[in-house]
Amino acid sequence: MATVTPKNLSGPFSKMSPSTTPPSQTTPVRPQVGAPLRVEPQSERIPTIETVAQRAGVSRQTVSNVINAPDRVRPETRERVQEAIDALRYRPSRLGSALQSRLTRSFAYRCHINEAEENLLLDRFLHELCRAAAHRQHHIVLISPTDEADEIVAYDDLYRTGSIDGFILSGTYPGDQRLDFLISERIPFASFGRNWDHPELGGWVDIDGAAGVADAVRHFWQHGHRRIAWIGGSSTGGADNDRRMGYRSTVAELGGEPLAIECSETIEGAAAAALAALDVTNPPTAFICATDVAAVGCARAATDMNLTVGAELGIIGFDDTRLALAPTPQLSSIRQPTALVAELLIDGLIATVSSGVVMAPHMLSPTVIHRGSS
Amino acid sequence: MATVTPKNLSGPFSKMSPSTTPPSQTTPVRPQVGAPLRVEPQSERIPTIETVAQRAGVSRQTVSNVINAPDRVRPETRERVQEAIDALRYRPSRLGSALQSRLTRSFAYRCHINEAEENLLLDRFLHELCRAAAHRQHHIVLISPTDEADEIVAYDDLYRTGSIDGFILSGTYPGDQRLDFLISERIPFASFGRNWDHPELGGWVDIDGAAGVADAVRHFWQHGHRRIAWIGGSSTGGADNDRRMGYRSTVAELGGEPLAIECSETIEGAAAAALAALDVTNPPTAFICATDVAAVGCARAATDMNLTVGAELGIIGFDDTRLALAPTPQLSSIRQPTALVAELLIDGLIATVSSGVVMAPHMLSPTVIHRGSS
DNA sequence: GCGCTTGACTTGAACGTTCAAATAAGCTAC
DNA sequence: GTAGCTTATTTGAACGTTCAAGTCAAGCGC
Repeated sequence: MATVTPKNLSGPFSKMSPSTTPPSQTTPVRPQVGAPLRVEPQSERIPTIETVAQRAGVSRQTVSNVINAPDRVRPETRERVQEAIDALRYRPSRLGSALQSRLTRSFAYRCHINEAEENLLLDRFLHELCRAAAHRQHHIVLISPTDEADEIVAYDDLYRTGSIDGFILSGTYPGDQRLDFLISERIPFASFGRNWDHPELGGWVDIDGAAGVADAVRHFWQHGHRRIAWIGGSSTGGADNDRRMGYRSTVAELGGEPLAIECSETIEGAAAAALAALDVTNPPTAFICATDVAAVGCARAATDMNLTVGAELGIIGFDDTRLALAPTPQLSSIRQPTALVAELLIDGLIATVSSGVVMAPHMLSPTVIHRGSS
Repeated sequence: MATVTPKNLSGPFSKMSPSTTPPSQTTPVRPQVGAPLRVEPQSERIPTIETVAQRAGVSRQTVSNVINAPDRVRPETRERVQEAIDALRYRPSRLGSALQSRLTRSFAYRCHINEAEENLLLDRFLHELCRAAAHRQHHIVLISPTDEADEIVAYDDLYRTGSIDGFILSGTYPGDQRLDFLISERIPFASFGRNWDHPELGGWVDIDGAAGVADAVRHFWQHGHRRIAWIGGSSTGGADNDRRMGYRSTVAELGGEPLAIECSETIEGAAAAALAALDVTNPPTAFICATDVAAVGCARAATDMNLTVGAELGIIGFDDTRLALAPTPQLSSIRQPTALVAELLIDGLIATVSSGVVMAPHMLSPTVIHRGSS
């Protein structure tokens, strides 16, 4: 794209449309004189397939063929049409083709942002979801429901108004009503997070958290740690529980004694819980944490106890967010392949929409990223 | 919405559609027998206005009138049509009305997520943008371009394909090509962040960062602080500079001596810079920080120097993100009214799309939220 | 009782696209 | 030379909606 320069920046400017905020809230902006800045309506500016057809002296269908099935068009005609397309900078209307094909080529995703501290992972996932969708000519439409009932209402609305082709979910849990709803209504979906109640139904990609934690436990064990603690939230279902179970069973398998510490979902909460756990006669020598938030809390507790992170106290976090990079030394963490998850989900959902078959389940293995703390 | 129960969860299940990931990456999921879970095509399930019309024994236009102009329809007919709408759970197709009105009722927004640590604020903004849009029956479509040129290409593409009605921007800066492009192409937009080069053109809502910082400086000054330092990034344009200038001019106005410290955009970077600044004969007694990230760094430095945050060292951050709540005591911070910004932008952009007039500029005042650190 | 208005509803057309069917011209075969 | 086939292109219809124009009957004034 060539560098663009504004064409409408010269000349006098004027009073803008009236402000809707109370003046007490706003600081005045330099007043203007002249006409307000305007935009042009799309209709006068965006060429349609008919515009292109007339310019190239062919019918609309031939233009359509040049775009969608070039081999059906004679090379010289094709070239002439292509010139018209380029000259007019024509792009087919998404609305027109969506109406015709009954496919919007967009998916809805619930924005989990800003709900809890741990969602740095879902922020990354959202980013990668957009990239994966864009790569396949699809768009992501966001919804921000207030609660689960509202979310299901929003799903119903989006689907029945034909606004989207299907849904991407994340953060599923046992008893998740959203999956029940989408399955019973036979609406296309794909989920980051297994269907805990009916994993065999597919439609999901998930990370084998238990396996990742097991790797972390074995790593510490091989390096001589015999008192390896778990620290994380107290939830009894879903991903948290899966990770904790991976910890418990692996420690038991190796002949160690499991110690699972509960803490709140904040750095401070984890730090306090870790401090208490360390302030005993036979304290743990390594922590495996349900999230990076908890891991940073453990690192802070270690500093408070004058323990050297890495040498004296092992720490491995979960999710490998940028939080893990904040302390010195940087913390080891169990990384989820979110980019791969996003791609699998988008591909799977596209296939579901076109074939009607819900995607096969995929269980991916996370990777322990070793840094200074392990 | 009533509680939903799955209808298709019983009976045998089968092999799913073939996996696309290498088997080495995936852990096998319990094998299935029977038919794979399917979805139904929309076309067989979603009623159209014609379906409703036939059921109610009226024409499509009457159904349309019941929805869009009920006063044009006789009450008894209206009721009969409404019953059919309810019975079929009819919702008008967004595609149909969009094609007719040439309005998609959706806006595109660039997802800034996961690009730098400070974007907790933009995460919050995104959330509030979605809410504000949904409240006005609009949707937010996300894009994740790789760089600015790519972003402009994406804008052009979205607009020319008629996928959206306009753009919401954030994080503008002097020389921002995106604004130049949108203005020169006369494409509807509204920006969180002023048009630094031509503020009088409008189309933006921004926070008066300089005024917020000035309030913070005066607060410290009134509480006896005479050595008030600034700490933040080194950029020479845009919001960072605006805030720093607010600091400099207010300190000078009060007769103090400005001390602006540069640091990188990480907690560690800020902590190191603050430590160095404190480790001199006449150290600052208060820090005003360009971001909460920097403020948390300052708090860490204070702890390292055995200074009590609040009593011995004042700290005020910026953005009032959840980061400010992590340290003990919790940090004061300058809060931006992001929910109001989101509402003003959505309302302004809707007005721009319908009237063709770019929205008036709005400069909003931030608020210093005082907590234990000031 | 005739024309005029009003109210309630229906029909035609259009938005921009693509599928399906139709047309037209060139070519082959006998 | 014409029937049959192929290739290149055009036309008609449909997707679901709403605007604009049309119909049709009832009510009103004189």
